[in-house]
Parts: sequence; C-alpha cells; structure tokens
Amino acid sequence: MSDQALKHCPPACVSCGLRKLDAFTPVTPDQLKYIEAFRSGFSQVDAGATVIHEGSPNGKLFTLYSGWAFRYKTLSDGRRQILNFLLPGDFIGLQQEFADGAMHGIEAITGITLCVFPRDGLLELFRDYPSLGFDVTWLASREEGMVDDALLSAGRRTAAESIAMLLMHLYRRVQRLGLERGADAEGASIEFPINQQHIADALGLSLVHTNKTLRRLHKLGLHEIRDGQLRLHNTRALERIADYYDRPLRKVPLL
Amino acid sequence: MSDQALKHCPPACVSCGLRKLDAFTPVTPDQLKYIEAFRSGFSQVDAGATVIHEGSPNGKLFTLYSGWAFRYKTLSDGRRQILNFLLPGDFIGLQQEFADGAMHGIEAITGITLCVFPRDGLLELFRDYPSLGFDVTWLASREEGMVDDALLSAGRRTAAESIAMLLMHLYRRVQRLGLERGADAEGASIEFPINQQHIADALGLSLVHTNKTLRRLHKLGLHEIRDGQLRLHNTRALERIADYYDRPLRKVPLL
DNA sequence: CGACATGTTGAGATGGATCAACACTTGTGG
DNA sequence: CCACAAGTGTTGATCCATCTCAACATGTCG
Repeated sequence: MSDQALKHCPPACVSCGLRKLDAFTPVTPDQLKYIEAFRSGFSQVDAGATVIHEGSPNGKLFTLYSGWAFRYKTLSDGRRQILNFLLPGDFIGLQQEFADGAMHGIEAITGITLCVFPRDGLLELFRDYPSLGFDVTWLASREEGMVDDALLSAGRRTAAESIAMLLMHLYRRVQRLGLERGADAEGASIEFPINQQHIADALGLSLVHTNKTLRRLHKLGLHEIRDGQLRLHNTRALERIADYYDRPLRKVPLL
Repeated sequence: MSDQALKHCPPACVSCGLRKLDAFTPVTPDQLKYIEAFRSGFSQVDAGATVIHEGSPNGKLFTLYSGWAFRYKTLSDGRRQILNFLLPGDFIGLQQEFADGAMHGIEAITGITLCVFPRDGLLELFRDYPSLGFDVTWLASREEGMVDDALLSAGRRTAAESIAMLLMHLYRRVQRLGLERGADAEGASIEFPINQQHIADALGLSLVHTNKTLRRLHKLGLHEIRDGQLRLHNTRALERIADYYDRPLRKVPLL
C-alpha cells in the first residue's frame, strides 16, 4: 500500500486504508460497525498547526489517520519538551480526559488527518465492547512504554546514544506500519518530516549540539537524512550505540 | 487514619484500609465483591528487593497496598533511570502485559504489601465490569501523565528545578492519600523513605550533584529532609522554581 | 571492632549550552 | 525579475552546569 492512499481518511471505516495494514489487529465486522458509529467524523490539520492546546481541559479523542504529529509540554519560559511522536494509528487525547497533572499539547508536523471520537462516548464503548476498551488500555500502556524509553534517553543516555535511539525507534515504527520506502540505489528509507529542532526538543538537547552530534553520526556512516528522508546505513551499530534491541513486533489495536 | 493501619493488607477487600481513604473513588458493593474475587492473594516484599525483574515478560498484576516502590530501567552498563515512584493505590504491571519495547523493573523502597491479581483475568474484568476496565485505563493514563512530567524535568529543567518539582510532586501525592503527618512544632511532614541516589536516578542527575543541589535548596530554607521525613518550608517558592502548579485534586480509582 | 550504606565536600574535567556567524532554500511582494 | 524575510542547517568560540574522582563523616549492624 502506498502512503499516497493514506492521505485522506475515507468516510467509512470499512474502507479504512490504515486498517488494511498488516500492523493492526483485525476487528470483527460488529466491532467495526460500532467504531464507525462511535466516530463522529474526521478532521484535517495543517502542518505546524496545533491540534490540542496545552492545558485545554476538554477536547475530543482522535485516531491519527495520516501524517506525523507530536505531544509536548512547555515550561512557562518557553522551554519545550516533546513527549513522543505520533504516527498513523496512534490514539490521541486519553490523558486529557484523566490526568490531574498539567496537560500536554499536540502539534501537527506534516499535514495530518484525524478520525474524531466524542470524549463522552468512551465509557459507553467500554460497556458495549469490552474488548475495544481493553484495546484502549493497550494503546495507553504502549504509549507509556514509549515515554518510558524517552525518559531513559533524556535521563541517562548521552546525546549520541539518544539520537541513535530515536532514529532507530522512529524508523522501526514507520517500518512496522509498512511505510518503508522500497530500496532504491542507496537502500531503503522512510519519510522523515521532522527537523533538528524537533529532535532536540524530543531528547532534551540544544539545537546546536543536536546538529553537531547528528553530523558526527552521519560522518561515521551510520545514517543519512536528506530531502525529508531517513536512511539507516548501519542499524547494527546504531542499536549498539543506543543500547536498544528490537523486540519481535506485535500487532497493535486500532480504534 | 494512621499509616500504621496500612502496614498489612487485610484478607478481605471489604475491610481494606486503603479504600477507606478519602482519596479513592468509592465502588459499589458488587464491584467490591468482584475485585475481591479477582484478587488472587497478597504478598509482601522486603525493602530493597525486586518485585518485577526488568525484562521478565510475565508476571502478575498488583495494587500497591502499603509502602513505597519504584519503576526503573537500566542500560546494559548499569546506568539506571527511575521512571516513577509508586505509592499506595498505584496499579502495577500493566505495561508488562502490553509494551513491545523493553520492559521495566520494579523495586521496593520500604517493605511493601501488594494485592495480587492474575494477569489473564484482566480481559474478563473488562467484560464483567466495564467501569472497572475504564478505571484501569484511567490509572494507566494517569501514570503516563506522571512520566510525562518526569520527562519534562529530565529534558528541560535544571537540577534545582527538577528537585523542587520532585519534592512538591511526592509531597502532594502523599498528602492526597491523607498520610501527611500532623503538625508538630516544625510544621507538617511526610514519611520520605527515598535516599539521594533515588532522587538522582529519578531526575537523571549524578549523586554528587544531587547532594549539592539539595543542600543548596535546604540552605535557602525551602525544605528539610531528616530522619526519613520530608518537610516543605516554602511550597510557594518551590512551586515557582519548579514551574509547577497543583491542580484541584480528584479522586482516583482503586483496584 | 570492621563492613557497609548514606551523606558531604572540594577539585578538576567535560558534555553540552550559549552566542554568533554564515550558507542555502523557499516563498513573497514589489 | 530581483530583494528580502523566514526557516533550516552548519560551524567555531567560549562558557558553565553537571559529571567524575577522591576523601572523609556519620550511623547502623553483626
């Protein structure tokens, strides 16, 4: 499936392009119908625009259908921390419902398409389709796992280790979605719409240091970022540097 | 309620000491009965012992009944990052079920008591009591919110800001449980069983720097840690330094 | 008593921050 | 068509928050 086909969210979940991907657990026709009824519509957000404002207590629930986005928090003087990157299939907005701490914002990196769900239908979903409720928990828990990893990077990894980790992590996630670009002369690659400022904010580094470290890894022949594409030239080395080894991939639920 | 009464987990949930606390949302007698049936027993772990080993794929689910513990990850050369601290009422082990990334370990700080639940009964719980399933999601989401905050600290706060944040955060959590020690001559305090190495590992700092920063805050008259007790002498200043302002507290579900 | 965990302090080293330029590209308005 | 601003990436120089190393104090416990 080309990612071109994923640009726009189709009106009916039955013809959902995402769901056809191998990465997601299949659902029964019943469940699919319920999800479609639960969904209140879809929405598009331009690159760079804010999907959910930091600290806004209300909002809807979303499934990211296409494009990249990120969750973030900022301190009052403007220092920003990206909490994690959001890729197609990610469920958005749960914490807004629950957290009693301060909230996070969500910003689109590329233009994105979202399936929208009403916040107050969630309990009903748990009631009517417990296994879908279970899936929501699955997704929440999986996302927490990603933040755990990010915290390990920010807290204990060096800049080079963190960057190696992030490149591997994002590459693998895109790869699992089946969106890896077929091998051209230089090998496989993925779309990589984030800039060095995003990387810096995700890892708790300064922009300048991020640039220098990225440059160093590039000169070591580990990777290449060009024209919005990421190519990994030596995943073995990157894994070793990041001290991160991939687990067998599992299918992920999709709401 | 004195925390003495919370030392041991009673055999029946009806007489659960935790549940009497104001901090938790009440449950119906039906739900309580179900929870009691779901619970397979309880367990004690000594201070310093490991509850769940890092990377162990299986395990049970727990509710921490009494004492302090923490979730952590380590890099292969031993660098350790504490992901968050666990206090009574926290639900433990969800990520073990779901995460496809590497897993975390859990270690007891004090002696702790745990209610044990079988991992494979969870889906059944979602089916039989959707609102309890909803609560599980609630708890997962709330925990993610805490990790989000920790990531903001590790990534973007200075050492002093991070420490101020952590002190406030832990104080407030204990306070919400109703475990604040009544005011003696020097004002209110909480039990504070963690040492400087724990603080360092939670914030991504070195032990030495943690000590010096803690000393500095103490000399500024902001707090005092002595005899395993934490006293905050100037919460206003701590909040300002940490750039963290408390939200109105909400009741938390308890499983 | 010694072993060990914990906290404290100083000295020196360094990873990463900050400041300051500059190059390149893209879009925009004149 | 050019002139210009804005966003992004690059690089060097310098600074400093934090790390590492090293020593010592204290308390607990067997």
